Parts: sequence; structure tokens; C-alpha cells
Amino acid sequence: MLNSYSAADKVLLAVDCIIFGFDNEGLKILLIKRDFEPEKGKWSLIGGFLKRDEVLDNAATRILNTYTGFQDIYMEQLYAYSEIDRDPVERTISVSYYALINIENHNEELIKNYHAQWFSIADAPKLIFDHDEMLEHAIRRLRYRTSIKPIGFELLPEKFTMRQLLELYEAILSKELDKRNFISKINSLEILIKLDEKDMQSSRKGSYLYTFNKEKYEEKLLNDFVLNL
Amino acid sequence: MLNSYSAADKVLLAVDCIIFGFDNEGLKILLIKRDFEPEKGKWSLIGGFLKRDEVLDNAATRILNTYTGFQDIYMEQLYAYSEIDRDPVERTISVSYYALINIENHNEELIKNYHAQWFSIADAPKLIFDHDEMLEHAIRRLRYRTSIKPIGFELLPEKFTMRQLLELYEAILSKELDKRNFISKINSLEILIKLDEKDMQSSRKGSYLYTFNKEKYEEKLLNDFVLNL
DNA sequence: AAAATTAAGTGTAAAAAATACATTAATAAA
DNA sequence: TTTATTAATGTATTTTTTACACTTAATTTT
Repeated sequence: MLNSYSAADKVLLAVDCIIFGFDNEGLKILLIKRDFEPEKGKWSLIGGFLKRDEVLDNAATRILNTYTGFQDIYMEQLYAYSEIDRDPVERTISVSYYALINIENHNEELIKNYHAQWFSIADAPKLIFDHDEMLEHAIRRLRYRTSIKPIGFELLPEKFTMRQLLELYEAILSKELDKRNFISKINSLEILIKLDEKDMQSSRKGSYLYTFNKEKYEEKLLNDFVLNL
Repeated sequence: MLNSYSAADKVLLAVDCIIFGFDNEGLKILLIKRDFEPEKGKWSLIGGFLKRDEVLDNAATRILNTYTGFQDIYMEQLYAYSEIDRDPVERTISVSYYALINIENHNEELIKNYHAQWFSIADAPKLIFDHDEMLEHAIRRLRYRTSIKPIGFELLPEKFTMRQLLELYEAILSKELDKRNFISKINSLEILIKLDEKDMQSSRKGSYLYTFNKEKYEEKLLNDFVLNL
């Protein structure tokens, strides 16, 4: 019967995480070298299995936390991958999530323990299974989402310069942006607070630091913005 | 161990379909009155379970075909829903798909057999489980996707008038559009063929019929268009 | 102490895109 | 032949986007 509930076709559900980070070298992803079969020794997204009494979102944050020690990280579900032989060991459907990490604060210890490593998007190694497809999909989603939601800030430190923000968007969109036009577009959103503080690392003059004004953003609009960069 | 493959946590995977149709009354969805427990007699999306050796996309098309007789339908995966008690009978994760149907050709027989019925989006009944959330999610996705991909045509007959296309976009976006601006924006995409034929149903003068020029669209660009309506 | 260096910060004019808007055309029915 | 109905069409205005270069502030070098 069409709609019968039956144990016959239960499957394993995995969660794989595309973990994005950003530093002065550009946009990065965190990968692990698998220390178990199959594909032991190959590079892989960070993943795990959904537990019986766990929601997918929780599985994603749990897995992220296990490998990186991070909590309260922005994550978004992407897509369910279900090719029959995508995992050669057993039929496994994987639901991908992407995460945005402020790379400055990552937990070195945990990452080392799991042989995890940050790679520039551009020169990431070939990944196992369908993980390359997941990565590509995640980048597309990230591009779209950052153009309508203020999630880019998740990749930056609490306080950041306009240059950092510009370079972040350049990395995400992988194209050059005009500095003046970028700044005026960002300013027109009116969601940043310009601090009195300056960052003195990058120049002699020093550049003003900004923070994301989450309260203002939230009270401002329920709708998305449109950021045509 | 973190990454062990284990049968312990296998789950049922369902697929639920948000089936959109369009006619002169507007945008519609196809719902069924459940004839089995739980929630027997309530309105529901059309759904079913993933089979062991089946890919999600295939499950979605199979389920759609079973209820409507349709084949070769545009479908897109939306999202995986995994709340613990979303289905009260058993832990079930559901992956939603939306489908775009040319409502003129639907298979009346099959739809009647399954107590299926088209509802205007505006006055759809309360749905079971988390199906209302799925529907809302699907409308959002449909809005976005039709603004960058030529999938609106899937909801129209092979030959259609500009007025039909206009009203389709108005229904999807649920806002009024200026006729002249709409037509010039559509024309600027250069993906329609204006036929010599006219549709005489709607007026004395008759209005030209168009078809989507799929070949031209495909040779034209690998990228998406941007349709700011 | 002056000169050179470096990145920060800032505004405007031109081009392109989006919008608002009203009349004529074709035909069938009365 | 008059009336009624929807189809078809273009332009001027406003808004948005783009392209573009010099001055400022502070440090380092000479």
C-alpha cells in the first residue's frame, strides 16, 4: 500500500558540514583527513550521522562542535544528497549544512586532533564522495544569502574595518569591487556602527573599526535587503 | 566512535510534494484528503516514502506520477524537515519537493481516485504536520527561482499569451505588475517565440500566442538571468 | 626636520535601469 | 455604423548604478 509505514526502507542519515572561514588570505574551508575506511587518508568534509532522537539542525551543530569546539555558529541547511552509491559502504543519504566561522577564534587543539586543516577555496584538494558537489553548492548559496541577509559578519571578528568587509565580499563573490561604491552601498543599509576605535595594524593612518548593529537591523525590517555589488 | 556506521539510528525518509498549478483563477496547489491514520480526513501534501534503492529525485517523481499520472514534470528539492514529532506515528524525516504542473493537462481520473483537489493558494485549508511550513517555503523558493530561471513556462500551456504570462508572474509574486514594463522586460530576455497564431478566447481582437524558445535560451547563456519585476 | 611612503577616506558626473503613464488598433456584437 | 472589449505599443522622468582621482593622516626614511 502506498502510504504504509514500514521499517523495510529505513536508511542512514548523515550530515556533512561545509565550514567556511575567512582571513586576510581569503575565503577558506575546513577539511579533515579521514582516519577510517573507506577513503582513509583522503580529504573530506566534516560529517557524522544523525541520531535517532536528534533534529538535523542539532546534528549539524553537534558535529561542528565535536571537531572545532565551536558553539553558537551560524549554520544553514543546504541540500539532501541521495545517490545510491554515494557512500560505498552503505546506503546513506546526506544532508549538507554550511557554517560560517570567525577563523580568528577557532579551536586549534581540536582541529589538530582531528587532522583538520583550513584550505583556500581556490586550492582545496579533491574531496571524497560527492563532497566537491556539496562545496560548490554551498558557495552558490553563500553568495546568494550574503546578498540578502547580514550573515557575512559571522565570518569577521566582532570589530572589523571596511577593508576587511570589502575583501570578504570580494572573496565570496570572487570578483573585484569598487571601494567607494561598496562603502556607500553598505552605509546605505544603515546596519553598521562606526566605532571611535581604529585598527592600527594595516596602515599608518589607521582605519576605523565597525560592528554589525544587530538590534537596528532587526527592528528595521522583517524583509531582506538587496545588495547589488 | 564518532564515525561508525551503525544500523541503530536508521530512520524513515519521506518525500512530500508541493504541486503548483496555474489557471485563469491564479496559482493553485494540489492537496489530498488523507484516507488513512493519522490525521485521516485532513488535507495534506502528496507524499510517500523513499524506497531503499531509490534516489530522492526519483521518489519525488514516482509519488507525483502515482497521484497525478504526470511524467516529465519540473521538480526541485526544497528542504529536509526533521522535527522529532513531526509525524506522530514514527520518527520520519521528510524531504520536500515542489513541482510545476500545466494544470490544463492534469489527469482527472487519478486525482479523483485519490480525493485530490486543487486549491487556490490564498484559500488553501490548514494542512497536517508541518505541511503549511513546507508550502510557505515552496512559495518563497518559487518566487526566487522564477526570477532567475525560465521555469514559469512549466505552469503554462505550450502556447500562451502575454497576458497569461503576466498573470502568472502576478500570481507568483502576489503583486500587480505594469503590463507594458512587464512585456518589455520579458522581450528583452529574448527567449520567446511570437507565433503567427492568435488566441481568440479572451478578446475580439485576439492576442498573439508565444512559446518558450528553449533552444535559444540554452545556447544563449549558462548563467541565470535577472528579472526585476 | 623635511621628504617619502602607505593606506584611509571621501563626492560627483555620466550611464543605465526602472518606473509611470495613455492612446490607438482590431474585431465582434448590438 | 456604433459600441464595447481587450491587445498592442513608446516616451519622458526618476532612480540606481557605475566609473573615476585626489586629499588626509600618520609613520618611516633620509
